[in-house]
Amino acid sequence: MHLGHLRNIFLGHSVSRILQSAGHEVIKVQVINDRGIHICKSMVAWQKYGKGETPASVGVKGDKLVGKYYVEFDKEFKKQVQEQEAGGKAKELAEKEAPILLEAQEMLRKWEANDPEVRALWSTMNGWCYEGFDATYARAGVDFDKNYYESQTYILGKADVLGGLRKGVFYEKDGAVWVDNTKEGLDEKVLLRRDGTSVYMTQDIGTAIKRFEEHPGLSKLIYTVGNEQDYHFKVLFLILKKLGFPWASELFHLSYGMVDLPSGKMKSREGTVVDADELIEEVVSEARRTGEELSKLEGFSEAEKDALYEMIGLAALKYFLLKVDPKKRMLFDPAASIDLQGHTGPFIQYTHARIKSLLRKAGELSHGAGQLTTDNYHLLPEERVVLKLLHQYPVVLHEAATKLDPSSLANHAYEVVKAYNSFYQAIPVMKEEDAGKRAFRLALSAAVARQPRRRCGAWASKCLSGCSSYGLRAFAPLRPISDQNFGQGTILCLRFLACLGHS
RNA sequence: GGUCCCGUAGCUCAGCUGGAUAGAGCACCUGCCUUCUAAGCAGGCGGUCGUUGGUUCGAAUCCAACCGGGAUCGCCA
Repeated sequence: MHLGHLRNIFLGHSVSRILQSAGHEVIKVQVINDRGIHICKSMVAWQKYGKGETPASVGVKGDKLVGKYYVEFDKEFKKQVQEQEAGGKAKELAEKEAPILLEAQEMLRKWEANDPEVRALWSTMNGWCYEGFDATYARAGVDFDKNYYESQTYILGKADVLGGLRKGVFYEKDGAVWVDNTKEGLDEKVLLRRDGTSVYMTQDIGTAIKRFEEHPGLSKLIYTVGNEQDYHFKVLFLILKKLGFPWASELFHLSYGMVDLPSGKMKSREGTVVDADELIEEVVSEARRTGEELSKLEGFSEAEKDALYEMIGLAALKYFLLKVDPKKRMLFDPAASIDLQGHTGPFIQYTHARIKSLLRKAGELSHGAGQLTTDNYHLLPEERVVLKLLHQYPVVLHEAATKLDPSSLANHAYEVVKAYNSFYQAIPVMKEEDAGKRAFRLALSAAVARQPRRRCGAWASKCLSGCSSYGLRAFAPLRPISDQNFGQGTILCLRFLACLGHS
């Protein structure tokens, strides 16, 4: 797994949470691409150079070990191509006829023929991958309700395509089944090969149909897949529409941009990727380093400290990836990704911790018990800014849910917290003599701390209505968080390209 | 070449359903910890919003063309 996958899973998971917050039921599913030539490449390389290595025997995470042999394969492949080219062969031909590639193709044929030995190796190595994934998911705090495996779903869709052929939606040419999308400004596309086998599109047609059969109330199906597949989904959605499925208009491709490195593009094949586990480790270490430097944690056990650093590190990473508009490609800056200051996740956590500490102390002194008197209370500018931002929260949440864009919510959280810090620095809370003001400030603090978790827009709204005589009437009216956009259930689908990923 | 996406401070990004002096963070400079956590706060430096036209009382925001970057156009996934 690499950085690109992290953007994928964090995005998908975040959107699922946002939709839930907005009142939708969400089913999170994942498609694991567990078959195909890329798996076979790893298998071949492992057979040749693996010397029986297992994750346990070398102490390497399963998915990483399999990924290592994917890189090994590519190395050997390139070497062979070079040798053949030196022998006077054309590059194209050399690439087609590299012995190791032929072996992988043979392996794929055997897999499809259910060769017991190949299948056994395949299961074993896939098992390694899944163990590795599970470990990373657990650490990253993401989960799925269901996994789909392409080894099982790739058969789907054939009957649907043939049905479409009978209905005249598709046509036959050279023995293959095609769809003609030229009227819609797209191209013609093969849906079933001449030999009757499926292509990538076929199974996506099948799985989409299957999902709506399995979940009849489904109102939306969201595919979280990188923008290199924009065209694919455009075609897929159009095909399903042509097949006459009324839900075809509810399909949505949550397309996100690639993550680039300062050194250029990441390529799994060449091993030039930022490894997800290593990155997590690094940012957690950074949290530890900084934490120990500041030494604010005396009285914490080692286990508590570890848990804290883990939380901080992951927050840094998640926020780093989620604060950017999903559809934009982003540049990965290694230093900025582990930064804990400024516009970061830990900044927000820090403010949260500050408030909790404040509230704890207030509780001990029972300072929060005062009567909230907002009607005749002149808000200070610092308080007003915070309140105003809190009040916007429902609108921002609604917007994030509608646009399926966590970045707007992430940026809003930052604005709130930033405004709160200004307030906190400038205005005393506990030292305030007036019980009503003190209670208000504590309640304001509590609302800020609550904001990332619950809705506090209503609270802010109530305060503001009490304060309307102080020029706060100009706020935009709240739009209701309605379900009309989504209805009952939403399936969020992340396409995960096995452990090897796409280059 | 067709289609789609992107172009805002040195760097990374907000703002883009049109509205007042274009905002943050990082970096750099100056202040602030005997007072609720300084992972913080206040201030400074820094931008002809890719270019040129158009629509409009008004454009970073809408439209067109162009320039620059990227993706995609397989009986691959």
